[in-house]
Amino acid sequence: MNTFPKQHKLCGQERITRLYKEGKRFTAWPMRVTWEKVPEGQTAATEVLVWAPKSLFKRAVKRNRLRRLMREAYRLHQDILGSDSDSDQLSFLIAFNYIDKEEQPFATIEKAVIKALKKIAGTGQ
RNA sequence: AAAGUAAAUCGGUCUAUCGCUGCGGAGGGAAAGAAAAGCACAUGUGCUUUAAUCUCAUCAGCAGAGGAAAGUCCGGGCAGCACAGAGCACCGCAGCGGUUAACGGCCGUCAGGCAGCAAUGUUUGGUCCCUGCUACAGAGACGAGACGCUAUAAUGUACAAAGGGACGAAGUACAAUGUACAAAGGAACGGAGUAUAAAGCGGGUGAAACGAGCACACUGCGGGCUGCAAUUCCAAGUAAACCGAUGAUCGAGCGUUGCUCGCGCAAGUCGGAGGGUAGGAAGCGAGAGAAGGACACAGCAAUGUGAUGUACGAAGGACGGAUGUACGAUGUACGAAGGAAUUGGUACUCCUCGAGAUUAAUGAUAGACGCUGUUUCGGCAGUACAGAACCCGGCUUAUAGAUUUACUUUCUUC
RNA sequence: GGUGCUAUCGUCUAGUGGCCUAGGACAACGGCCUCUCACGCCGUAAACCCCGGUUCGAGUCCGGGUAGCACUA
Repeated sequence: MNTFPKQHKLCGQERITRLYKEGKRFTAWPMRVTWEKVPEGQTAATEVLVWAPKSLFKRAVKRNRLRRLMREAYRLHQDILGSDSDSDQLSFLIAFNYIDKEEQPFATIEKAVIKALKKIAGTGQ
């Protein structure tokens, strides 16, 4: 099932700071992706962070919509990283930052998320 | 019918698939200890059950952004800190009356300016006693009347100058006196467009000319400060800071007298206590110090909740010529219970409404409908402004489109 | 989320309601100087964030909007 409960959300000031400081980074237009592999042995779920900057989108309505689109795209295609039933699956911390100045439709964002997840899955293994 | 003005209301709906947050419920699971009950035996242990706690790849169910949630411009609640009372300073408000928990809001109304044919909109409005300000122009800018002219004791400056100690010369300092100017004074005199003792009137300058306007001045009223990232609690942990013990032997640090001893401090070691930050919880929403309505209710009594109520009518009423307008004491009717005041605990009905997240949910995709415009009647285009963050009352700003009521102007028909 | 502040030539800034037709420095442009450049000298152009109000008069005072900055765990 493609769910996205609260446990899969990346929280905590220290962990977010560490991810942006030490994580690997690439661009999948219209987003920038920062990610990090969780060390072996810690059997935590993959956690994801999503945001759109206030400096590019002044109105809260647009920021909310972009955030929801990105989150929905990840929810539909999180199978690429491996299903939950796998016992020896790999876990990641991932952050999606929207960087384009225009509001893109869902299809564009969905394609970009698929491309990014495939890249992470390929590099992680 | 068209155009306009004001007030009020609404501001999308449905289906399919997948998903998020909260709530209580059902079901399953978990480990250790505590409580109650029961059973067994050596009065303590073991076992079982109950409710409670925690949890879930479970199950259906219910609820889930706004009229402005925005700006943070006012006011209040709530929280912490400060605080005897009064005054000063500082800040805010300002026709008049009313309304309110409170307000800079709202309602009614008066006067002036501006826009409009009008309905109407918009904007300004305490006072000048004290302290000050009013550039340029103008005789004069807030206690001021120029200007001309005349006489004069004394004063200052400039120029001229008799004189100016020794035997003499030059003539310095100084200087009677005279002239001019300045400032001061106004006893007498003169003129100004008219008039004339002055005041006043008129012309000119100027936004404003003894008339005033303004605020930094005065008067009245109000204001303690900071804000939910306030504030409170929980578990874990301990810092060069705090407390207690120790600080032995040789040498060694600082202070107490230059030295020694002694005393104190201090390093180190052990123990205790203990924040802040990060994490979690409360505050936080089925509310009653803050939603609306119905008309009854609860209790042992006093009584309490509801009700600071609703309707009628009305003295008064800023203003106004008057009728009378916003509001409205007393009164009448309806209204559960009660009837001076105080007090302990308990109780506080029904209906409607019902977000409570926290790296921050309220969504995504596909289709259908509705509304507006256009149309070749198949379609095509558009469907706004915008997202809760402790909660309320206002204001301001942004808004596609739609509806209702009242009024104004113009036209047409009867 | 809450609180406070700022906006003047291209840049940095000055500016008691009237002497503001808004001053200064650097930069820009034109000329002079030089064999040429620089330095130097002379000159020119260039701004009160936007919309209303108060006042005889507003860059300044008041209200609303826009943009930017800082503080606060």
